[in-house]
Amino acid sequence: MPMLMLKNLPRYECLLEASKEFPDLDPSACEAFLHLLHAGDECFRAIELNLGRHNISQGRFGVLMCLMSQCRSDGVDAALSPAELADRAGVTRATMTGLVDTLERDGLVTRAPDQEDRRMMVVSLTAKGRQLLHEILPEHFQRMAILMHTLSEPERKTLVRLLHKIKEQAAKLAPPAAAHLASTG
Amino acid sequence: MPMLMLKNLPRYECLLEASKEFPDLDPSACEAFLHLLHAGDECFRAIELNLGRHNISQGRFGVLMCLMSQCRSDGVDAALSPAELADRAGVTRATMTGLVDTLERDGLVTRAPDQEDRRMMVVSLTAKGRQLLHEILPEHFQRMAILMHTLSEPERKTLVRLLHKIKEQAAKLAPPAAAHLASTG
DNA sequence: TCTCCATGGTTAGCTGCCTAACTATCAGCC
DNA sequence: GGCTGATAGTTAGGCAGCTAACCATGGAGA
Repeated sequence: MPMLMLKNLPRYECLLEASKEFPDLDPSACEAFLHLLHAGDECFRAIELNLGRHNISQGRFGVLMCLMSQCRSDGVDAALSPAELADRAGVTRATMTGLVDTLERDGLVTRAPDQEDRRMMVVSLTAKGRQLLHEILPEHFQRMAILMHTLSEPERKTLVRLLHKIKEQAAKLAPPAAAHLASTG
Repeated sequence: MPMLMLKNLPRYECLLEASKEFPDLDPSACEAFLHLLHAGDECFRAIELNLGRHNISQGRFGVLMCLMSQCRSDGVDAALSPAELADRAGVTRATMTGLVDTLERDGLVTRAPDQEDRRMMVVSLTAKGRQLLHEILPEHFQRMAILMHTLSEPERKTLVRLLHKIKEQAAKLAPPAAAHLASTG
């Protein structure tokens, strides 16, 4: 997520300086905030690097994961509609069309008309798609573990607790947009 | 950052279940990781909502902030080259061209040839751009404060400390891409 | 049965990100 | 001065996100 923030976090002294001009700026809050976004960004990149080596983006990867999760929980090779995929992925149906387009083009998913509702398509994982996931996931999870094992178990618990608090507050400031997204497009 | 993760975080039991199929998956690490990305996403959205009301994206906002920071530290209405902007913002020069295009179109920045190096343009903030920032920033910082004041000061310190650890690890897994970015494009 | 509204998937256009390529300019070396 | 390599900004094309609009289908109510 480039541009999420500037490359270098402002030094605390700069924040202090800026708070003279902008009284609403709380240096401590600003610092923590930027660190949170920065850390998220760095973690995102660490994971993305692995995906990029397999020529797949986070978005497409997410679609494949949705489809695979669906299979596993049912033990059946179930399929999902683009709308359902969009809902789970938190993007619009329009966006999902594009994602499924390229996934289908690459032979990772198939798309077929739904038998019961003529408005709908259904998307399912191909063997190739499943295979790709099995290639990707070991290192994907390893990287995740490497990153988070920087912290001890108690530290991770603390982190999750603090993050949970922030998320709750964020949900008040910005009601989940995902609820309307899959309807959009 | 849509698609960063699926809309709903998997329950811990699901992670446990998945770890049977994927031995590299550490449920605790995975949980903390996803929480971090989710929290970042939510905070991003909370801030973005305010920006959106002023018809400006995070990216364009960042450019304006770069230019304003440059002014303030010098006390002079200095300008930056697109390459310098790209470097600070962590995007490619190609991307910066587009951002500056729309900012210029909206009268928020001006672009002029550099006097000393005919290859270069210089970009500066207009009064309109500065004005927009002064309209945006109060609530921008308020939102930031609201979010981070969910935590006490000690909790924020803890959070920053933990995040710093993770970022260091991430830097090892994914060396800063920004170093090459501004050269790209 | 007909009408209206909701739903689904896609398209078009825009923005923002990337890479690769291009032209113009600059700097250093011979 | 000429040549070479580096640098700057832009363009083209692709991907991913959005909104709005569109057409087809489905469901509910009269």
